[in-house]
Amino acid sequence: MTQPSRASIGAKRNPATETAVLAAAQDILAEGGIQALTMEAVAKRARASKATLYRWWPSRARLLLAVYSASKDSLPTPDTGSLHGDLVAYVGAMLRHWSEMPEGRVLRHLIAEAQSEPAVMEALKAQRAARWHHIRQLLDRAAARGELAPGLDVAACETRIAALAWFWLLTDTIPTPADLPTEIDQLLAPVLAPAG
Amino acid sequence: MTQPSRASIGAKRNPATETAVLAAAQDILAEGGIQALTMEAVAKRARASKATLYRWWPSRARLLLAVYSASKDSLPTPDTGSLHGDLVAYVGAMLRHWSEMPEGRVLRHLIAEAQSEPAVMEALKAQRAARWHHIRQLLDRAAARGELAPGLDVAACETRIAALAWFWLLTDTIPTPADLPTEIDQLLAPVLAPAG
Amino acid sequence: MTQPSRASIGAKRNPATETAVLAAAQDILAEGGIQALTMEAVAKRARASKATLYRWWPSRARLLLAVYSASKDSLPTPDTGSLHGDLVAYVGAMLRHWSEMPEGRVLRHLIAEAQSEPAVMEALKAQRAARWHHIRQLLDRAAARGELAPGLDVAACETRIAALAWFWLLTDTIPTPADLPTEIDQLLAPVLAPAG
Amino acid sequence: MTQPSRASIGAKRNPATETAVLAAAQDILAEGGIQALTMEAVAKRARASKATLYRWWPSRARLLLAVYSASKDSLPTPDTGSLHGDLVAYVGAMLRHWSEMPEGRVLRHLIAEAQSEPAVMEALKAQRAARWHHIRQLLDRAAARGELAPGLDVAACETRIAALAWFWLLTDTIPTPADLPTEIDQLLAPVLAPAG
DNA sequence: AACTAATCGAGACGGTACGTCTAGTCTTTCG
DNA sequence: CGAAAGACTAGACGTACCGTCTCGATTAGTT
Repeated sequence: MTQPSRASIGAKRNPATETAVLAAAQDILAEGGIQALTMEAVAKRARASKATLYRWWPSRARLLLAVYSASKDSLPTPDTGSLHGDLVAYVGAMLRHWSEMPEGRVLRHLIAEAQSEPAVMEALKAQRAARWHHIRQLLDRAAARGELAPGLDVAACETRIAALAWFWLLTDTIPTPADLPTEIDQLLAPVLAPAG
Repeated sequence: MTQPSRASIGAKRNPATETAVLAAAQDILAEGGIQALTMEAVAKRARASKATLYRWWPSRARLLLAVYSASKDSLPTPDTGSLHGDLVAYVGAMLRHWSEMPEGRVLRHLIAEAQSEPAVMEALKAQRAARWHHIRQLLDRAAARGELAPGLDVAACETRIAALAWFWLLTDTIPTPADLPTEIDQLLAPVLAPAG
Repeated sequence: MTQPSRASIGAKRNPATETAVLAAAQDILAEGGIQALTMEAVAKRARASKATLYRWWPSRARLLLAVYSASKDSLPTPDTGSLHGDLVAYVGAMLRHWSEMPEGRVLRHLIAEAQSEPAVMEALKAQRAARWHHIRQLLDRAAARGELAPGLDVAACETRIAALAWFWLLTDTIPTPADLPTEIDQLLAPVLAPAG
Repeated sequence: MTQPSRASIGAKRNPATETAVLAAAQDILAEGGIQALTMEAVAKRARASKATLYRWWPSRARLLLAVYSASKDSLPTPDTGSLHGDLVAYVGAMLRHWSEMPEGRVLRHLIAEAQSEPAVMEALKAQRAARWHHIRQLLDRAAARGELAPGLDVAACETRIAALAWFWLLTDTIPTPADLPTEIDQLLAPVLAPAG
């Protein structure tokens, strides 16, 4: 057989199709960036039909989301003994991931497309919850060590870190690995002078 | 003449055209949202030709940016006597602006389109610099009052606030006016326990 | 069971399927016209699978043909005593059939689709032979009565009548019952002046 | 210039576009037959955009019609001295045209598509009126010669001839040039025996 | 009683064309 | 000479059918 045809396997979803489509999408992303990732191009590359694409990923945004979700994030959460060190390690790995892989661009577009598609917004939120969970672990470890200020709202603190990372991503101002420790320093530093 | 035709005024730019185009764009935004704002629609509504549009705003993103920039920001910077009070007032006004006007949506899309168009990214940065300047004023006033922790990096602190606001905007989690004081509280609270 | 599923009845054709398919096709024709009659729609309506459809009616045209053939033609061939009267009665009944039932539209499309599918062309010819046979009977009766011109080619004459009927059908100029006698008159009238 | 781009020539229809589209359509017809003539293929071949195609030819049928109309019919109407001879010459030329050029197939499909599109039906009728006009001339000449039967309805007679030609076309039974004189003979022969 | 063979409903699949939409470019004509 | 008008290329969009396929269930004959 000259063409490795991937026909129907009966009245049920062919997992090979999903694999092929996501792989094609990732390849296109890596080669031509996000604006090259059209449904048409993915279909062609994956040797899938547009009908199949739209059956399982009803919009471009949903496909983008699937691609983003499929990107495994094996980010480390090493125990360096201090919150500062842990954050430098973890956030640094994440920023590197965003900078060097297409995932950063995808995320940025997902954020935009989430506006028009509530489903994407929802999915993005779920994604975020799963992914930022690691930060909570770092904070919990710091609390166990007695590093945290008494009465600190851990959730708000988590948001503070996430927000900064997003801001860096979205404004194209991701700090270099060398600068990151200073940035984390500033993030953890108190704003107000101690009362009294 | 039944139609107030806006012909050429000679060999120079007609300022009425710019006004008409921006007004048309804003109307369309208000009526049909961001995806209704096509170059074609704006040209038609403004009774301008597409050529004229493209002469002055070379891409859709640039037009969006112009619309966003044209939105007057008469945000107040009242002196409430404390950084906390000032931030609640100022950030609250900004969030209300984002929530209730089309500007919020426009900004979100601009962020996305800035990726593909460096010019937009640049312009967005300039915009940000001009707008967030007010926060710097609040921080400076607080410093004069002796509120701030010694050695605080004011720029980093400003970023911290801006980042949080963007995050709220982009994740559709803008806090209600009632919740805002608590959020600002958390933002200003120290993370780490005082070294002792 | 709420749905009276029409499963296989073993290693032979299930006659209920044919019935259901043809009924569904006729219903769709009546409701949505000829362009609504897609294989997909018929399969869905008949609760038959597309595979089953294609097994027995290998193309849309063949299905159309089956629908057309299934329409009983109980056209009368009364003996009115003259060829003119017989033709008015018979052709009139046929034209009424074409005008008032979906069959007229089906036939028109069959004619078109016959071009691409020789099988349909063939089947249509057979159909025609069977159906126009009645005209031959009328002509034979007329011959027995001595009505016909000596040396007349009956087959050519039959074609002449059929051609005119098709032409009326295809150009949407089917004469009204009131006009038909005149038309038949014209059809039978000699073109050339008698020689000599 | 490597690409002979055919841009707009201002706010009016570019005749080069129409030419290119019709030429492309004719080429496709000649090469791949009628089912190869898709709007997509024509657009691609003519280097025209689909938008332009649909602007001027709102449907495939309209495009087909334009192609058919564009085919000049320089059919001769020689004066052979008898109606029979004239018809053999004229109808023979027309049948040859239908047999040897793609026009025959196009006409067959136009007839079919005219059913769904009244506009095409109308246009086809106009086309027919213009084209069959020649037959009227032949009949008029015959009348002047005193060939025709007194009281003959010339319009009905014309229809009779046209109907037969269409029938031959549509049933794939176009007579050979050798057989045509006999067929015309039959067409002109009286059906009924002379009264008396 | 097990096995074979064919039928059936279901629906996924690769394709292809549809008709619509938007972006951005271009030329003519008018004032 | 600028502006309006609008035709033009390019190509993505999402939809609809096409005709083929595999699955799993079903049942009539055969062994």
